[in-house]
Amino acid sequence: MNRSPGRSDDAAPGVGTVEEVLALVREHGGRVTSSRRLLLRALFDTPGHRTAEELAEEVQAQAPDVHLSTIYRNLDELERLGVVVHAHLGHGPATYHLAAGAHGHFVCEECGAMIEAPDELFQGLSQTARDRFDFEINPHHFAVLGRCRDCR
Amino acid sequence: MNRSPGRSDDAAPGVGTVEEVLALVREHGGRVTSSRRLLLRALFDTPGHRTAEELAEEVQAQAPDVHLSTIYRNLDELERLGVVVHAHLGHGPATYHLAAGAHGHFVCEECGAMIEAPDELFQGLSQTARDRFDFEINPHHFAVLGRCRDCR
DNA sequence: GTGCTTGCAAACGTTTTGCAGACTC
DNA sequence: GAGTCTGCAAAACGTTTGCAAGCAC
Repeated sequence: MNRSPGRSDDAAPGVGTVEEVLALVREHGGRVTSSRRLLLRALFDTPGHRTAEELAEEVQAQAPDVHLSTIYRNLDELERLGVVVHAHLGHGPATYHLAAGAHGHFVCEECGAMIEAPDELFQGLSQTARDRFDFEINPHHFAVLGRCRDCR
Repeated sequence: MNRSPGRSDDAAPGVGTVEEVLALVREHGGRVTSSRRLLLRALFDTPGHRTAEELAEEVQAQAPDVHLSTIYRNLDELERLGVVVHAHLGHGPATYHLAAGAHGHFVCEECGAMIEAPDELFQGLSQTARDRFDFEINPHHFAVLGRCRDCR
């Protein structure tokens, strides 16, 4: 396991723009490249959940030669820096979004509909897990499956 | 999506033993084969969470020719019959166990430690999701990640 | 004998990796 | 110039599928 080794402080402050993130990258010994900038622009411009493949398509609209593996490598690094997080919403590919807007997810196992769940919803569970097991939950990573209104 | 099409009633009664499950299989037009019986024995004998590969190894200890794909196909059918469920506890392979003992999971993202979470822990969240979104959660499928006592 | 089930090999979708060349600083 | 980053191809991983032979009923 140990999927977030060496990650820096959560939701690092001062990373509200593409250029601020690039400055952070530089601070950590990274280079500022055009694929990195384009990926960040895609992430900042539309704040939804997107798979690596979808992000690659957006980047490739500007720079067709950027390879999917570059997208994965850059997402990895941005995750290590605490700028991006990924979540699993179902059995398909992971989805990525800015760490700043992190939240839980309810996903219908019937139709795939997704509801963004504000963190407060998890406060009770969070408290109980802490009290009973000394366990600090992070409700963002895996979706909570179930049935939505329409599929019940 | 729609990962559980045509699944019969949850936690079907009278499937507390290998032979009872095999009777159920037969009722649904399935055949009783030795690989099926061995897989069920593995599932009933040790009630932990195991991956398809681990179950295959256990079955192969008795019948070396049983192929991993047979394990997957049988697990699939048993899941359709409501006898088995699978859960995702991390980034690796899915784990399978008997549906009768279904429960939620807390998994440490640092060390991988897993805590079985009784359903009552999710009652609050369950209620809120129903009230706010008309969403009926199934807290068993994806683990809730976080940090365990030792890794905090 | 019907038709479900199996072993095998091959494919799948997602993600990771090794490498040599290209780039940033 | 040192060291990071890239494109590409190939591999890795867990899982699914097509097929012809084999088995349960």
